[in-house]
Amino acid sequence: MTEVHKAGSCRTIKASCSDCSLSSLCLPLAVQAEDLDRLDEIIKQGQRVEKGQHLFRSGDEFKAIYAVRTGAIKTYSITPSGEEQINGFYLPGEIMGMDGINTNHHVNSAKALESTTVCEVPFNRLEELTKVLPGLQRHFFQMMSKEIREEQQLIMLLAKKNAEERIASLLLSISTRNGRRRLSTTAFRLPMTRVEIGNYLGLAVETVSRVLTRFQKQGILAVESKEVRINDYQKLCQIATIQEG
Amino acid sequence: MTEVHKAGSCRTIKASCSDCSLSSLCLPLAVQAEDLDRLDEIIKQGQRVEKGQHLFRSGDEFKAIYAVRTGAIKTYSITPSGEEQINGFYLPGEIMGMDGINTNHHVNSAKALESTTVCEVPFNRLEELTKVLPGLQRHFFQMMSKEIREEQQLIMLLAKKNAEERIASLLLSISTRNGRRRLSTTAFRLPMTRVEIGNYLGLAVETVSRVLTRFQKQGILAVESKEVRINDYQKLCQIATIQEG
DNA sequence: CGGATAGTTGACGATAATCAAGCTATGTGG
DNA sequence: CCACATAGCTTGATTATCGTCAACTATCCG
Repeated sequence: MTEVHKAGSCRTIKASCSDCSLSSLCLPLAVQAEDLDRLDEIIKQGQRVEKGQHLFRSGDEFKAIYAVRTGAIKTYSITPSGEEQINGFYLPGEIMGMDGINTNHHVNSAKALESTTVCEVPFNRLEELTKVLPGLQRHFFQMMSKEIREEQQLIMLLAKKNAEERIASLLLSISTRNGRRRLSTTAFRLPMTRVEIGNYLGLAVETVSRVLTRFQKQGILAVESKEVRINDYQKLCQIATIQEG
Repeated sequence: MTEVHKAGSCRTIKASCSDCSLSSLCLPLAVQAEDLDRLDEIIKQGQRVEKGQHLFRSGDEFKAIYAVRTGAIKTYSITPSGEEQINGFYLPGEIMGMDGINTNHHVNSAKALESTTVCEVPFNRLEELTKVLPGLQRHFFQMMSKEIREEQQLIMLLAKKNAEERIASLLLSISTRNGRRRLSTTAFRLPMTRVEIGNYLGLAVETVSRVLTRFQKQGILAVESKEVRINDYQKLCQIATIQEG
């Protein structure tokens, strides 16, 4: 608690979750301050994953879950016809890698979209800890159920929404998640490519591109390659949810 | 084990999971035979839900998870624009109602597609039991992670597959799940309407109808209202997975 | 500097949605 | 038990959205 690590720097490998700026979003939120040490003991902090590298691959033994510290990760699986299907983007403070509890092997692969650091939490030790720390087991259930609900949002989006609604929804999702980290909700850098956006949203790249320029022409967005500025937040919300109903 | 209940009848309210023909698919599979009694103690068996009635509604307090005994259940949520979005069909032997662990309130609603019986498992008592029965907690994680993976299948289907592939996939899914219950994999009755199929698969009713008749004309299926016979299982698999790649 | 990767834009076509009409079960009340 | 209403399903005609193909530009990186 009274360590000398610099809290601000990304470079220093953190020795304690209590120093981490993301503690209010991450696993620690389920744990009493006095139990944080026990969480610290099992967590391996500050693992680096370079852009384009895998954190794990489909088929790998399931050993740990991961908390993103900096950067961004995509998870994807391969469809029967050999294509990639992205099923999630993970930003700092978000927990990932829970697929594979079922079979003890990861079903998805996880790849860094940019240089990324993660904290690794060995699952069997976490599982033991849940038996001692009452809040943790429930929190863990909650994380999984959150995962399920987020996927249901995506299902809804894919089943019901058109291209404009899908893209508006994704932008707003990223905006909200940035807000949780006290970053700007209106100006940010997309960590993923247009191809990845299209893949995730079930759209062709060309459609993604066209919708973004359309939004730009309408004054809703200002897009400069991966930098996005939301100029008309209201309008974007409108498009994301109702569109024509 | 040596009870006098008639195993075949749907009417009799079962006093024990060990008598249930679905025990090899359901919660009991995680529990040693000698611990089954403890599971029995907390489970409320043979709750009836009539066709069209709700098992729970979005917003209801989350108290229990449910195992379908007979019949079929759909779970759905309401989109921002007020439409229904079906996100799962549950057949006998399948566990449902795990949404809502997160918030303590159900996010989805669950409605019977036909007259249905379910076993109710109070969640707080199940949670206690997981602490005593080692296999159960892991099994529970596994069920949730299975849920996640099934949703990912649906996401893939919605993002990448065309109408024919989607419908072929759904038919094969139902076929497989019937197989698990030792029912015919090639001839069965669909518990849901065409509208519900379309809703689930992100297609208009008309498209569902057209694809089914197309399959029929090609000799892949014989469809008689809700009764389906798969005549060319191979072909259907082909359509479901590759289609053109 | 040059090759590769990422992104944009236009033309065209295909797939599936929408609109409209008719048909077929299912079930209810007379 | 039949008639009628309703919900469920099918089919056709038309339209719109989005995907595909293609060419071109911008950006990144060794």
